This record gives sequence, C-alpha cells and structure tokens, in this order.
Amino acid sequence: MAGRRRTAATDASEPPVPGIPEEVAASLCACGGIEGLETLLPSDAELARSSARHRACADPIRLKILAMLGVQPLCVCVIKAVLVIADSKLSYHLGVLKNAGLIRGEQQGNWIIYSLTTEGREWTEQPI
Amino acid sequence: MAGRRRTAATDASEPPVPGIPEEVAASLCACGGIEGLETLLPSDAELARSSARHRACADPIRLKILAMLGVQPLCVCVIKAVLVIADSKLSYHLGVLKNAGLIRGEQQGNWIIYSLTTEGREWTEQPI
DNA sequence: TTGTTGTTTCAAACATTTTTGAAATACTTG
DNA sequence: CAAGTATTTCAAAAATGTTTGAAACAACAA
Repeated sequence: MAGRRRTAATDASEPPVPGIPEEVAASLCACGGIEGLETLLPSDAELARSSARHRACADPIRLKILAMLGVQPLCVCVIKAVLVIADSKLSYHLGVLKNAGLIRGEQQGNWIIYSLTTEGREWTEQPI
Repeated sequence: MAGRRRTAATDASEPPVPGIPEEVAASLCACGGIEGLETLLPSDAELARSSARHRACADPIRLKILAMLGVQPLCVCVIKAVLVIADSKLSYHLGVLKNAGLIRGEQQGNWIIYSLTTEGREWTEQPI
C-alpha cells in the first residue's frame, strides 16, 4: 500500500480523498471534492419525493390516464372505455396516481370524476 | 334496459357513446367524444418510451447518480464514495440508467467514467 | 325497501425489480 | 507473466409491483 500512484496530492496541503484515483480526484477539485459534490445534490427527502413521482409515471396505463385527465376531468367509466381494462385494475392504477398526489377523485352523484391536481398538472405539462 | 336515463341524446342525431352517463357524455362532446379524446393521447410507443424513462428515474439512488453526473462526469469509485453502497448494487443501478439511455460509461485506463447522455441531460434538466 | 349501476377493496397469484455475495472480466503495473 | 485495483456479471433470495376475480360499498331510482 506504500508509494503507489493513488490518493493524490501527497505533497500539497489539501488532503486527498482516500480511495479515489489521482486523476479523478483532480477533476473533482473543481467542485470541492466529494464533500463539495455532495452539497450540490438534492436532499434525501427531495430524492424520495421525486422518485415516488417518477414511479407513479412508470407505467403506460397510468401515463395514459394522466394524458386523458390533461384534456379534461373524466369519470372512471370514460377512462375505462378508453383503456378497456378490468374495473379493479383501473381502480388500482387510479389509486397509485392518487396516492402520488397527481390526481384527485370527487364523487359527483353516482360516479366519480377524476382530475389532475395542481402538482399533477405541473408534472404532466413538462415538455419531455 | 328500456327508457332509462342513460346513454344520452335519445332524440338527437348525434349517436351517444354506449355505457357512458349522459352528463359525462355531454362534457366529452367538447373534445369529440371518446374517439376525439383518443386522438389527443400519445401513441402506445410514446407511452412505452416515456414510462420506461420514468421507471429508470423511479429510485432515489438512480436519481442521485443522475444529479451527480449532472455536475460532472465521474468514475464509478467516486459515485460509490458518495452513495456508500455495494459495488454490485451500484453497477446494477448504473446498468439500469445506461439501458434507459440516460448515461454512458467510457473506459479510461483503469476505471470507467460515466456521464449523462444528451437525452439524460435533457431529462434531468427539467424544472420539476 | 329492493334492485341497479359505478367504483373500490381484498387476498391470492403472478411478474418484475432490487439486493446480496461470489465469481468473472478488464486494465495497469511490476 | 503475476499481482493488484476497478468494475461487471451471475444466480439465488428478498422485496415490490401488478393482475385477477370475488366481494363489498356507495349512490341512486323505483
């Protein structure tokens, strides 16, 4: 482990990041090393929130539901008429989107009208 | 099934959408009924592509990797130093992102430098 | 009240994704 | 070449997500 070409800056005052090759450590210096890099990253809470949103969109059926509700609020029966899937299956996917905070359902007489939440609209209106 | 208050427009010339309550059908007319609505939706291919992207981002670890690579290209060892997870686990997640076309790895001597692809950059630079 | 339609809930089956640890591969240096 | 570090691959286990069909619940009409 002695005298190898790793763990940069054996002479300088800046302590090297242990276990990182010299070239890589050098390129990292621009952003303040590992620690500097970490300050630039989203918090764990943000990562959890964002990944949960993505997970809610990680299914073509759910994406299609979001697209439909982007056009206008719709009752379950219309969504079902477009998707042609079993009631309980649709209900499951609606639940996923609802739990993710992207849609909301409001009982209107005999049926339930689903619509995008503000978050859902922002999320689905993204260009990509 | 006779004379019920469903399946709108029993008198008008416009054919109702079967199985859809009158009020819902009425609100659908603005976008051309079920068929009109369907024309406004992304194709199955687009839905599959987009949901695959979302699936790749549906994990906090992968989101963090993308954020790191958004700062600068990095070798696996630096990513590992930040995430503090097992090698094979990291490799798995890098593979998921790579297969999704969001990142690319280039062998540089003894180690592999990962960076965002153009698609990965577009995808991660979104405001939300 | 009863019957009907619309929608959800539930549990079990099924499918996919993620984690784990061991082994393999790739590159570099001596 | 052998030895070392960096990274991936593999198969099995564990965890999570999805589908299915039956049953339940809610609102309404008769």
